[in-house]
Amino acid sequence: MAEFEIKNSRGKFRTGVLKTPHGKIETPNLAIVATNGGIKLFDKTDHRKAKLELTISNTFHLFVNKKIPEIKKVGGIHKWNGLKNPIMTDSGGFQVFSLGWGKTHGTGKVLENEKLFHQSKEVRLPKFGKEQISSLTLNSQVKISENGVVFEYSDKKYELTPEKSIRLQKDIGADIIFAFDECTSPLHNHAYNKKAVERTHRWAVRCLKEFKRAQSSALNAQSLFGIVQGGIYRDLREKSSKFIGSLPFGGFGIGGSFGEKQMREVLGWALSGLPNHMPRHLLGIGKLSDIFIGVKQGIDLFDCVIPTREARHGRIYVPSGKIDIGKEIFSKDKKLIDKNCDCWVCKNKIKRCELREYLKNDKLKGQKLAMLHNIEFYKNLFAEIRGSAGKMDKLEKKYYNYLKGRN
RNA sequence: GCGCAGGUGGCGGAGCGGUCAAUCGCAUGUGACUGUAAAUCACACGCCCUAGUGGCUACGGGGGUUCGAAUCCCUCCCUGCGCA
Repeated sequence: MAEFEIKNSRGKFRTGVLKTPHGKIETPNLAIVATNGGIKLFDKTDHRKAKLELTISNTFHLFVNKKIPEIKKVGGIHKWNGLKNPIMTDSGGFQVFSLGWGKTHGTGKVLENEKLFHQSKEVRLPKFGKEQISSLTLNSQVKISENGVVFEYSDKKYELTPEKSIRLQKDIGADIIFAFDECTSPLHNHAYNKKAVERTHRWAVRCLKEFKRAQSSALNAQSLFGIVQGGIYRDLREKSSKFIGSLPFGGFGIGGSFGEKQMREVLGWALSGLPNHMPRHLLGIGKLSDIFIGVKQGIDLFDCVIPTREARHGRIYVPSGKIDIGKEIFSKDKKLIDKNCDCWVCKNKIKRCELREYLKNDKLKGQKLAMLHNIEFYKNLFAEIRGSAGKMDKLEKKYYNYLKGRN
């Protein structure tokens, strides 16, 4: 099991080191998303250039893409993808939401404007009329039952149960794996969340049982993290935190949905029952404003698609704010993307106008460069956060535009 | 000079009598992206405004036919290819 050592703390903020079979992770830190094993579009050389500290891959996608037998055969994901950094795998629990209620509700996991919604039987419906609701059709691709989840994906059916997810994650062999849970929609009401969180708790027990059963010696070092759910509801979050926190997991994830404005208090509830000395991972969160809230609440790990996805979409991160490099004003901008940045792109003096040009006319190359830069931006941000020892005001000034939701 | 083929919004390129301010693509603009349905998506893109089944000006210029023309006819100008 991954050993976690807290080095410094200040209030709830802490820095630490998480030891894994593939090296130490300095915390707080963020896992770059590598769904299918590697970062989208990256080849071996790109991965090397990125100097990754931690990545997270996805059990569901590796499963449906039939990669797991290959991975198992060669002896685990590190041998299969050639990465040297610690790797986590998500259990597939997020796809229960993103391919299910996420599609039905047409929303992501973090809801922007809480006030637009009111309570109803199962979901908190948008206030602007029932016509809209009828469009909440049955285009969900998942069926959730006590036993597990059946996904209808590319015209085929795939089943994940807690046991199956754990078995697959053992086959994949990442350093840190997650319990199979149900991520609910931010539009789900208390009643639905109660039902879901209780089921997730039963699944957590089943995951642990399967994890302990026939643990192969080679994979003994794998660490299983449990996941706290409960939506935006205080009683559910606290109960979930207490229950999941009482189980012998190697660490804990905070999952599920939030309203943008409730991040701080929901996190407080979700962390309230967890043992302090264990690592806490805030699943899927990665806006700077949320990261700052998270580390102040005592989150050690994050993962998020933002650095890579937004890079591919032409949004480049620099301390003064995001820049949409595709905009015409950058066509003549001969400045470096960020003169203080240590990424491969900036070190090779690739200018903003050049990056823009690649993104327009040599898209793949441009997207790779943009990703290299954004990954470095996040790596550097977390290094600064660790270096701050919890005194965040300087950083909050530096990243003012992000924290004020500007740009 | 003759013979073809053409001239449409910032560009490319549809439309070939009415439902056309004009399909579509590009460019541009604005916005989105939070355990990757995302190398993506949405909206705008002639001018005016009280922003609408609103007004105005428009498919090289001019004239004509018609209830009605980007679409048909005449004429002029321009471009490409072929022939002299």
